[in-house]
Amino acid sequence: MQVSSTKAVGMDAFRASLSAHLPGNTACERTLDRLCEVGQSRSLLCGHEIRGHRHRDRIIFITGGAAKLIAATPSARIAQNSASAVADNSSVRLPHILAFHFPGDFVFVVNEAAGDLRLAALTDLDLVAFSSEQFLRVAQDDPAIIRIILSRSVQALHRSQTKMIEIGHKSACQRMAGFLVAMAERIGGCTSGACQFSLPMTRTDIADSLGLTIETVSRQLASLNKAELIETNGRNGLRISDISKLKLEAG
Amino acid sequence: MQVSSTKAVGMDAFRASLSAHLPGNTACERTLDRLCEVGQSRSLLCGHEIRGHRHRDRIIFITGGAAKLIAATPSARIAQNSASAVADNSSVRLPHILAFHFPGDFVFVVNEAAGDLRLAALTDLDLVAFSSEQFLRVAQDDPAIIRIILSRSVQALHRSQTKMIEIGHKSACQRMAGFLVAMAERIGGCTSGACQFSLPMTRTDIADSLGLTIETVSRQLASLNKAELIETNGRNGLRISDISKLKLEAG
DNA sequence: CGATCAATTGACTTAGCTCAAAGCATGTGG
DNA sequence: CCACATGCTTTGAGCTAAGTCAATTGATCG
Repeated sequence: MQVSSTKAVGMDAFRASLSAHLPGNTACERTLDRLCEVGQSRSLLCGHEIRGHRHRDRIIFITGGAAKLIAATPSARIAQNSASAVADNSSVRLPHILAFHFPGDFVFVVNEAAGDLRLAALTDLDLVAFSSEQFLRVAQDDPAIIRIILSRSVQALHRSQTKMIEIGHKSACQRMAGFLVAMAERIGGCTSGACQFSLPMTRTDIADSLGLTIETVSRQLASLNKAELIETNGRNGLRISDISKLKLEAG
Repeated sequence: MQVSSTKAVGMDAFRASLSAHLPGNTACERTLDRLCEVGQSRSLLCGHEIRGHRHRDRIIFITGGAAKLIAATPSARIAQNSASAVADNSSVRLPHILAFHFPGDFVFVVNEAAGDLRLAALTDLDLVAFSSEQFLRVAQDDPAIIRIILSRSVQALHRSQTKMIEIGHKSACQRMAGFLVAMAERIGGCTSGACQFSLPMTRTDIADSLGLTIETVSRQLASLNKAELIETNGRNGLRISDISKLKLEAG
C-alpha cells in the first residue's frame, strides 16, 4: 500500500538471498541488477494486503516479517438444512489460508480460476513485488535464475502436497504438533532442543490452515501444555521444551 | 520398465501437446527436437511403477493412460494405545496418493526430504520421461518452453493448494462430488450435462486421495446413487446424470 | 477503565472411523 | 466352460474424535 522508506534494504535482502544460490558470475549479477530494476520494494503494515494486480500475475519475494496467503474459495461444509430460509448457498466465498510465508520465500500470486489470491501481512511486512511477466522476461535469459525460480515452485508444490496428506490423514494433535515444529523452524530458526518465539498468527489463522476449528486448536494447545511439551504465554508467546519430542508427536 | 514399441507415437503426442501452446517459430521447433532427443518414450503396464532415478529428479510427461503419484510418508493416525506391544511407532512409512495424472500432465518426480515419490500406472500407461537436469539444460535456451514448464508447475501448486482446502474444510459428500466432477472433466472430457466413463482407480485409491476411508467412499457413492445424481456400474463403471448438479453438491 | 475482540473451557452432537460380516467381480486351473 | 479362490466392494453396528453452541475468561487499546 505504501512505499517503504527503506527501499534499498529490501532489494539488498533479495539480492543476498538469491546470490547465495548462484554461481556468482557477472552474468548473474547483471540479471540481478535488472531484476532489481523491475521489482518494487514495498512495506505493508500489519493487517494490510497485496493481491494480483487485475489480470497481472505477481511473484512476491518476502524480505521481512510474516504473511498469510489467502484464497477466496466457494464456501464449504454448509448445514444440509435445506429448510433454512436464508441459505446463502453457493454465492458466499469465504477465505481460506493456503500457506504462511516468511523471509526468503517466493510467493506466486496468480489470478486463476481457483479464486483470487491475496497476501496479507501478519506483522509489518517487507517484500519485493514483481510483475510475473516482467520477472520472466528478465529471468529467461539467465539459466541459473530460471532454475532457482522453477525449483522453488516445485518445492512449494511438494510442501503443499505434503501438507495435504497431513490434513487428510493426521489427527488434530499430530497436525498441531507438526505446525508448531514448522513454526519453530521458520520463526525461531530451531530444528532441535528448546525454542522460544512469538506466533504472528491468530488461533483462527492456525485453525483454518490446519483444517480445524479454533476450539480444537485451543484444546490441543492446552493438552500439549499439560503434557509439558510446550508452554503458551499469552496470545502469542510460545516455548517448546523439546522439538524432537514434538516431532515424534507429529508422526 | 519396458520400452514401448510405439516410441514415435509417444514423442509425437508430447510435441503436439506443447506445440499447441507455442508460437510455432523455428526456435521452438528446434528446442522440441532436442527435448525429444533427451526424452525417453516408455510404456508401463498397469500396476507397474516409475520413480526418480536415485538422486536424479525426473520430469514425466503423460501421453496416454492414467497414473497415480504416490509418496511414502511417515505413518499417520496411529492408535494412541501405548500398551500395544508391537507398536511399530514411526518406522513404518505408508504410501499416500498425492494426485492422479492423465494425458497432457507434467509430473515432477523429485527425490526430496518429503519421502520418495513414485508414479504408478493405473492403466497401461504411455509417457515420456526426462531427466530433470537434461530437460532444463535444453529448455533453458528457449523462453517459451521455460514459461510453459514454470506455469505448469505453478498451476500444479495451486491445484494442490485448492485440494488441500477441500480436504481440510469440506464434508465427505462434498469431497466425493468434487472428485467425480474432476474425473468427469479429466477422463470423460465433460464439464456439463450427462457423462459416462470408467474410473481407473480403486476405492482405496479414491479414499486415500480424499483423506477418507474406503467405507466412507462407498457409502457416499451409494448415497449419491440413491439421490440419482450418479449411477455406479460394477467396480469401475460410472454415469453422471448431470454434472452441474454434482458441482452444486461439491460446493 | 471500560469496551471489544481473541481465547479458553464446558456440555453436547455428529460425521466419519473402526471392526466385522457378507456380497460381488475377476481371474485361474481343472 | 464351470467351480473355486482371492481380493475388491458393500453394508451394518457401534464408537470416538472433532465439530457446534454457549458461556466465561483474558488480552489489548482507545
